[in-house]
Order: sequence, then C-alpha cells, then structure tokens
Amino acid sequence: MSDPTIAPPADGRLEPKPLILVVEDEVELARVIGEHLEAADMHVQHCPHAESALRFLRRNFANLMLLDVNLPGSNGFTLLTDLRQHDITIPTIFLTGNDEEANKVRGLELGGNDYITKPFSYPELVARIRAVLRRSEVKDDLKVTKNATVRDEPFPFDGAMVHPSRLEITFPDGAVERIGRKELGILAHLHAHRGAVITRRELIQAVWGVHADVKSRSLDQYVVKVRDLCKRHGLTLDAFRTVHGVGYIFDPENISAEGR
Amino acid sequence: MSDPTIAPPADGRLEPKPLILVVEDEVELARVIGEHLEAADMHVQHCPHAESALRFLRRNFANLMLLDVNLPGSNGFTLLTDLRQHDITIPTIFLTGNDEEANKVRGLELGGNDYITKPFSYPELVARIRAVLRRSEVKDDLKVTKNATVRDEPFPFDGAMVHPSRLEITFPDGAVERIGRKELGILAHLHAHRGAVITRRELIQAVWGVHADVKSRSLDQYVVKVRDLCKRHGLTLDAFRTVHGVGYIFDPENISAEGR
DNA sequence: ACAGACGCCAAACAATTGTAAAAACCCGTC
DNA sequence: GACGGGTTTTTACAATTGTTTGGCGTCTGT
Repeated sequence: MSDPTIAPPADGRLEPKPLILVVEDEVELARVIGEHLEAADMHVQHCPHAESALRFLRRNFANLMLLDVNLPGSNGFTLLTDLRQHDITIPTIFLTGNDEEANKVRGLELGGNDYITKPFSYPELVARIRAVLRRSEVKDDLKVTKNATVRDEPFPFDGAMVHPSRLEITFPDGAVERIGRKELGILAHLHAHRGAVITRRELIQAVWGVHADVKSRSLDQYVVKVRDLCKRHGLTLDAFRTVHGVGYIFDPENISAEGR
Repeated sequence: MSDPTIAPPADGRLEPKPLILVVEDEVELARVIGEHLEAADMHVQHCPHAESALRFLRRNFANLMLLDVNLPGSNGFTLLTDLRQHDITIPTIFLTGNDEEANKVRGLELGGNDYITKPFSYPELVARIRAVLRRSEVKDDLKVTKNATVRDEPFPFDGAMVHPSRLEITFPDGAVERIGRKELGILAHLHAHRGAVITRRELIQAVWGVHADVKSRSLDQYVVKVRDLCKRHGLTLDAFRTVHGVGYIFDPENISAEGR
C-alpha cells in the first residue's frame, strides 16, 4: 500500500490534507483508489460522472482532480472544457486506459497537469499526485482563501470594490479598509453567486473547505464584520439579506426580480 | 525573472529551437523524455552514457543538458568535472532519483543550474528547462546569488537609486550606502513587480532560488534591513507594505489616501 | 409561546511577521 | 592554515494580526 520509497510529508509542520476529487465511473475502482489515497493522507471526494464533478467543483474547492478519460456519456475532455467555461481551474491527473488516450492527453499540453496509464501501481499514483500537488503549491500560496487568489481581479460588491490580491476593499467614499481572508472569501463567494440563495453550509464549505465544521459560529462572526464594515461606510445592506433557516442571499440590482 | 507561472512560449517571434542533450542510460525513459521535449518545441540529442555525452559536447553545442546522476560507470558528477576540465560549461538540469541525490546536487552550488527529482511530470520538466534556458539566455545579467540574477542597470526605488553593479544605493539626501546581494535581489524583485502583490514564497524563490527553504525567516531579516535603510535616510515606507499572510507589495505610484 | 437560528461581544487561541543578537559562513589576506 | 571583516542564516522572543469559541440576548416561523 504505502510504499516506503514514497516519503510522506515527513515535515515538521502539520499540513492540511489535500482534497482529491476522483472522477471515475467504476465504483469499485474508485473505492480502491480512495482507500489508497486516504492511506496516503489525503481527503477523497468521489464523483461517478462528469456532471456531478462539475457540480461539485462549482460549489467546492479541491486541490486536485483525478479524472478518468473514459466516462460514460461525456468523456473527460469535455469536463475540462466545461470547467474552463466556468472559470474553474484545477490541477488534474488523467487516468488513461491506453497509450492512444495518453497521447491525446499529452497533446493537450495542459500546463501543470499529468496523466497516468492503466494499469498503474498505487505507489506510482500517489507519487504522481504528490508531484503535481507540490508543483501546484506554488499556486496554492497565491490562494488567499479557498475560493480567491491573489491574481483575482477586483470585483464590485454592493458599491464598494474588493481587491482580492491586496486584501483590501475600497468604498465609494474613498476609504480603503483591509480585510481578512475569511471576509474576502465570503465576499467572493457572495459575488460569484449573486442573485442566488446561498446555503449556510455552502458558504462555509466554500470558504473554509469541504471538511469544515459546519456548526461553528465563526461564519456569523464574519458576516457581522462584513455588515459592520459596509454600514460604517454608508452602504445599504438591502442587497445582503439573511434567509432564515437557510442561509444568505446577496442580490444587487435585483437580479432575482427579472428573469427567474 | 523567475515567474512561477508556467507559461508556454506563446511568443510571437520565431525562436530557434533549443538543443537539449539528454544523458540517460535507460533508453525507454530517454525516448519518452525525448518525445515530450520534441512536443515542446525542442531539439533533442540523446547520449546513453557519460562518455558519449562528453564526446558530443567536445564537438558540438547544446543549449542545455539533462543529466541523470545515476549513470552506469561514471556518475553524473564526474561528467561535470570532466566537462569543466575541458572548459565546457553548459546549463544543466540533473535528474535525481531521490532526495539524497538532490541534496548532493544542491551541495554543488552550481549557478544557473537546476535539478528535478523523480518521479516528475513532463510539464514540470519542460517548465524547468524553459526556466533555465531563459535564465541562461540573458547575457548582461549579473550574478547576484548562486541562484538568482538581476539586470545590471541602475533602477529607482522609492526615491533612491539602486546600482546593482556597484552594490550601492544612493539616497536623495546624497548618501551612498553599500548593500548586500540579497538586499539587492529583494529590491530588484520589488521594483520589477511594483504595483503587484508579491508572495512571500515568490520573493524568496526569486532571490534565493527555486529550491530555497521557504520557511526560513531570513527574508524578514532583509526586509528589516531594507526598511531600516530607507527609514534612516528619510524615505517614506508607505509604498512598501506587507500583506499579512501573503507577502509584500511595493507600489510607489498609487498611494491610496488612507492610513492603516 | 417555544425551539431553533442568528447577531454579536469579549476573550481565548493561533498564525504571521518584526527584531535583536548570536552563530555560521565566505573569502581574501597574512 | 589561522585571522578578520563582511554577509547570511538561525534562534528565540515580542508584537501584530487574524480566527474561533462561548455565552447570551434577539428574532423568526410554527
């Protein structure tokens, strides 16, 4: 199972386990892969087909995707295309069944990605994953939060302007305030899903990660902060309402009033 | 400079393909590597052992050598020695099988070179090669560190003038101070990326090299020095802020009218 | 009215960064 | 090969900033 030559982190500090999204229709294979990855100190999320993977990634964060090229219906590549359309990028390792597919993958020249041809050994799989993760670490620390990176463009929020990279928010009154990563994460998620009701759980997982404790009152804390911030700079909070028992909704310029 | 984003050429102009000499005894591995490099727009020459590599390099030119440290008979290091004896220098990337070997390579302190540990992904390999090539291309570079270089021309920093070649900085008050290479490297990187948030990791790797220990607190030390220097000569430090949890930002123009 | 959900303050915690001082290194010289 | 000056790195700790928890009052929907 865990090959000794493949050294675990072995680092002093406690690394957070990376979350690997396994997109594989053969349930049994997925299960075995999952087992091995867990044994290698990783979290695993399994999606049996492209649709569910897409759905998952639209709402959650994952460190890496293990993608079977042969999926029933859509093949792996279309998933990639779909993801790109949604502006979702994720380090990916393709599972290819033969060299032909491998060539196709290679042809993609997808920077930062890798592929592995069946049959493969689990130590190798783990090694590959670690390698790709290691590489993406660089980009990971561009990650200010699970859902925002320092290269993100500034976006508007309720009249103010949020600068993810600088952890700052500029208000219409000209004031610039520093904000923390969690606030930023919340703002980013709200903005990304403006007009839609956002589950409390969803928001937490978007900002804290899929394995976060959903009970904590931490979220409220930041909601307070955010609201307080807006209030202090004379922004109306009409657009940011709480939906009792469900979560929140951020709905600038009444998007929900029209279409829908 | 060493930009972590792994970008393909994507350059308008037509570059001559670089020639990569692959010194690797495992024929199959060499073949695969070759394929990838060809796919990445490089010429490849394969030598299965040190002798042939030496022979090749005595008569021919190559832009870069990909050298497996584990060669039958001679190991990779002796090849390097031999080359040096013949006054042949060539940018080299070592293929190491494990961390131990990687350490050895690091120990060599070979400026401008790099290494990569198996297993590696081909995109990564290509990226590394491109990085080393890019670095070795620039002729009028000044070696600041074993790993990093900066351009030679003086540049302004926060009102002062930095003279890389003289390792000096002149302040508006006329004072001239000597600075170390690391300070210089930091100033240069800040200047080169002014206006953008610079990750701590990015800065460290830019100045200390790609393989530097990111956890070291050495950087802070120099940040202090730099700040201290500026302070002593009456420069405002408003432009050089730290972005907590992310890194630093130096942005001389855009001074948003807002304290902290 | 009741239970569960939410808002919110204050204090406990945790992680990151700033400093100072000492130790380790490097390099050219004696 | 030891010595000395300057540079680099490490260590240890203090200061700063960000995060989470508990408690409790308030609000909402049934």
